Amino acid sequence: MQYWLMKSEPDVFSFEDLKQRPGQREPWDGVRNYQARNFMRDAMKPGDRVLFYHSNTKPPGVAGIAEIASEPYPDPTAFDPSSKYHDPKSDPEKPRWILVDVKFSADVARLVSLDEMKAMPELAEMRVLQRGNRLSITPVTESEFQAIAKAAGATL
DNA sequence: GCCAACGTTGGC
DNA sequence: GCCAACGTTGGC
Repeated sequence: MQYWLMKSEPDVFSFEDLKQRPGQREPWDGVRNYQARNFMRDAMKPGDRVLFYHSNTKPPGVAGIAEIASEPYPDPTAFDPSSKYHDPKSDPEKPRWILVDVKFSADVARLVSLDEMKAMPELAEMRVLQRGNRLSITPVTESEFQAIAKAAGATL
C-alpha cells in the first residue's frame, strides 16, 4: 500500500463532490504534467490511500481521504475538442495522458490547513511543503499520511 | 541541444 | 492580482 497527495482546486472538483458519490469512481482527469502522469501510470495501485488536497482556496489544505479505484487508462478529455483539457497531440492510438479513478475513502473531522502542515515536525520532509513544489501529485510516506489523518480526525 | 519566451501553478 | 518557481515550446 502506498500513499499519495493529490491536489485539486475545489471550484473545479472538491472532496465534497467526491463524498457525495460514495463508492462511485471519479476520473482524475486534466493532469498535463509528465511527472504526475507517471505516478498515475506507473506507481499507483487500487486501494492506495490519497490525501485529497484543496489548492487555490482559503485556506489550502487536506480536505479528506480518497482511494485509488482503478488501473491506469487514457484520459478521455485529451481527445475531446470541447474539453478545456483537450490536447491535439494526444493520439488515441498512442495516448499521451493517463489517469486513474479515485473514490471516497474516509471523512475527516476538519481540514488540515497548509499552515498547520508546515508547523508539524513530522512533515518537515514532505514534498508538497518544499519550496517551489508545484507537482499536483506527490508520494507521501506512511508516517506523513498517518500524521495528517490523525490531525484531521479521519475516520479510517 | 541550447535557451529565451511564454504559460501555468498556487501561495500570498 | 501579484509574482516566484518551474515546465514547455520552438527557433536556431
